[in-house]
Amino acid sequence: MAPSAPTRAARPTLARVASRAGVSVSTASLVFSGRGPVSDATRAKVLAAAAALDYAGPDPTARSLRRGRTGVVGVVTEDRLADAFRDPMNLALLDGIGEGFGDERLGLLVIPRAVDSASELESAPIDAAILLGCSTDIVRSVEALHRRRIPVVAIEAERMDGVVAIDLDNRDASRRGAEHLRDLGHRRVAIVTLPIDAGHTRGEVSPERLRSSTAFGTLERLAGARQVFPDAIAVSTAGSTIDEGMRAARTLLDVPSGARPTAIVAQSDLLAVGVLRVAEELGIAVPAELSVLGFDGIRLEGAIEGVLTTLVQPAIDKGRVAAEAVLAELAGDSGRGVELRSELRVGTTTGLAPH
Amino acid sequence: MAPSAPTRAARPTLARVASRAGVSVSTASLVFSGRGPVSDATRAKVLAAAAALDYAGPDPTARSLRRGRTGVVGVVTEDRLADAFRDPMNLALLDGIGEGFGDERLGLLVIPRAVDSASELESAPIDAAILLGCSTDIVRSVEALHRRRIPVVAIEAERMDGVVAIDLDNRDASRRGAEHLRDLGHRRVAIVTLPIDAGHTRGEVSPERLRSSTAFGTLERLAGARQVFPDAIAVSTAGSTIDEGMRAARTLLDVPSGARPTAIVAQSDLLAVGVLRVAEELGIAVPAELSVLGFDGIRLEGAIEGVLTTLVQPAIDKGRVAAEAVLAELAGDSGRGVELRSELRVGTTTGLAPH
DNA sequence: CGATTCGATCGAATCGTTTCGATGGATTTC
DNA sequence: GAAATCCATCGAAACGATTCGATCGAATCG
Repeated sequence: MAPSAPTRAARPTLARVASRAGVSVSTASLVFSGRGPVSDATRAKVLAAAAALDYAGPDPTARSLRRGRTGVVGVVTEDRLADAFRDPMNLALLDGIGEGFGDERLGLLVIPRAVDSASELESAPIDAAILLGCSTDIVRSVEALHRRRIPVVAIEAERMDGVVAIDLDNRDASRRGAEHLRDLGHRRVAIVTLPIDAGHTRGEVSPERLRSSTAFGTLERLAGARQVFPDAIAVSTAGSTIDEGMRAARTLLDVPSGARPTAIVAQSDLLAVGVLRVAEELGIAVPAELSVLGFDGIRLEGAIEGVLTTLVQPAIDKGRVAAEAVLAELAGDSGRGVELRSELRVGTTTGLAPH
Repeated sequence: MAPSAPTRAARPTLARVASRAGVSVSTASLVFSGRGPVSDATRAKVLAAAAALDYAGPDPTARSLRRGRTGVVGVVTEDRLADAFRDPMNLALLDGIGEGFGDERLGLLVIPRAVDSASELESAPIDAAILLGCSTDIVRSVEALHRRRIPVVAIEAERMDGVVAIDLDNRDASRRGAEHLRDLGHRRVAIVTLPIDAGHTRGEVSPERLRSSTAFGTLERLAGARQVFPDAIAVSTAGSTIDEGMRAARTLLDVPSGARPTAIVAQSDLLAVGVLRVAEELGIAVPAELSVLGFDGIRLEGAIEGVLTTLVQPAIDKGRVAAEAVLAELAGDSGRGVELRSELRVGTTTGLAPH
């Protein structure tokens, strides 16, 4: 009787290659890893045997087990995968990460952080992790990774032990943006925020909600704006998208013109674009009747008329720095984190307050 | 003397957990994998020991080696990572893939297909691969994967042995689009194509270049259009972006109006948007003086005025079907591939030919 | 020419699991 | 009450590589 069918076609192993080449397994290993001296003749023999057996090189899992390294870095995103990549900020970060890794052969394993369950974080074969768009509630993820002794680099997260933080001057930058509006004479200002809780709840941000929030970056930006406009009303959104910006803007702008803010601070450029769209819908002139401020400084070519006034952050640098931090961690140097600076770019969407 | 410092902090192993719990390693394994009967008392003992030692669960690499499965699927993209995710088609595919995997816990490892070197393909720890945006020159990638006995699912690639192809009716759909233009009276038609070679060369597509091309989908779409307009001039681009569409459009439209085509067939919606932008720049009225046809049917809200006439393909379905094919391959059923259908959506960018 | 060095090769241990077949006690069946 | 069944547990053999220290000629040195 034939044995039950081998599911996986018999892959050749290093042992078979070695035996066919008439050398020991260890020598054959040396040929493929290039870590020891091997005579040209032996090398040729081994390679010939490998070719004859159609051997594709050492099995990555076996190699990983032995070496203790997988060559893979996890990129943890908050949303569903495709959504995360719809955010231009995250794409810029990816660009930077690629740049930072240079020719280090590291794969990127994308891991959506499941809000409810444990997710892949607990069992993904990775050497290090970069927390990408994880604004809210990262503590659990970090704990899981720490238990596994996996170094963590977080982009714009609160400072935590054992986490290298790549930060932005969120609070200070927001304050500078708000000051720009104040200098233009604005007094009635409203804020459209990024998500402030893990549930991504929409709606007015009460002091209550503020206290229970865990979204570090969002809170920083909000605090910065409120240093200048302490009483500014804030409305939270479910994410950084044009649609979300529009939803929030409708609640703020579709009101009697006396109650309407003269300026809106949006916590991202996409949100700001949403605000601009609604203003156009409602026939509100920008910047004559309404000023709009963004954050990020992404390319918006064609999406709006004119130039968005916004805080331009060095997104690519952020990614690059994160990648460098990962490399440092893997090399044994524990990084200390970095804070990058944003610049106010004054465009055509902010102007003197009406009256 | 202390032994040379252990680089990697001593991670607890299943063996240590087992010994602390006073059970055998195999029993402890059963507790974590849930594949065998374990009494509640034993389970509790093991979990307690694990907690005490801060054990994070079985090591993924060891598990992969033993089980012969990594739980990771490679997504091979043509461009640099971030570029690949800038293409809305690829994002839609990702959406579909996520959908198709359902609650199967599979990670996605993104692998940019290095044009020159061997790339990670040869050593990435994956169970299967999906060739995503790989329009050109996939043969080498496929060979590398086959040698490793890794099942391959390719989206819109030529049919190859051992590759499950998820295809589109590219040729037929393009023909239908072209017929639409013909029925509107167009005779002078030009085509803006996706890349036709691995080098992503721009410029007029000579019969010469056509012959040496390996870009299956591109060629199919071109062939379909030329079934209706055999002599239509074609200009190739370096990728599916608005910018590339604009570059190509300038060479076609910035000419004396007698030599100008009355319709342009673009092989993607982004390219079509580029064409529309240039038409606007040059003051060419659409559709009165120029008709523009796209391909894909992505959401373009706000990017253009009116509605793009285009061939709408079921992008999410494509991703979902690809994921299902992967699952089938991993389960041992070898899939047979699928061809999906596109629909012509007539918008406001095509109209009667001038005169 | 004997002692030393060096480069190439090899054997064996190891990485941390999973899984197969065996064992032995408790329970059920006739 | 003996035979058959069953459940929980265990020991040992993989999985496929890497790496350390040992070995053994050949080349170098004085």
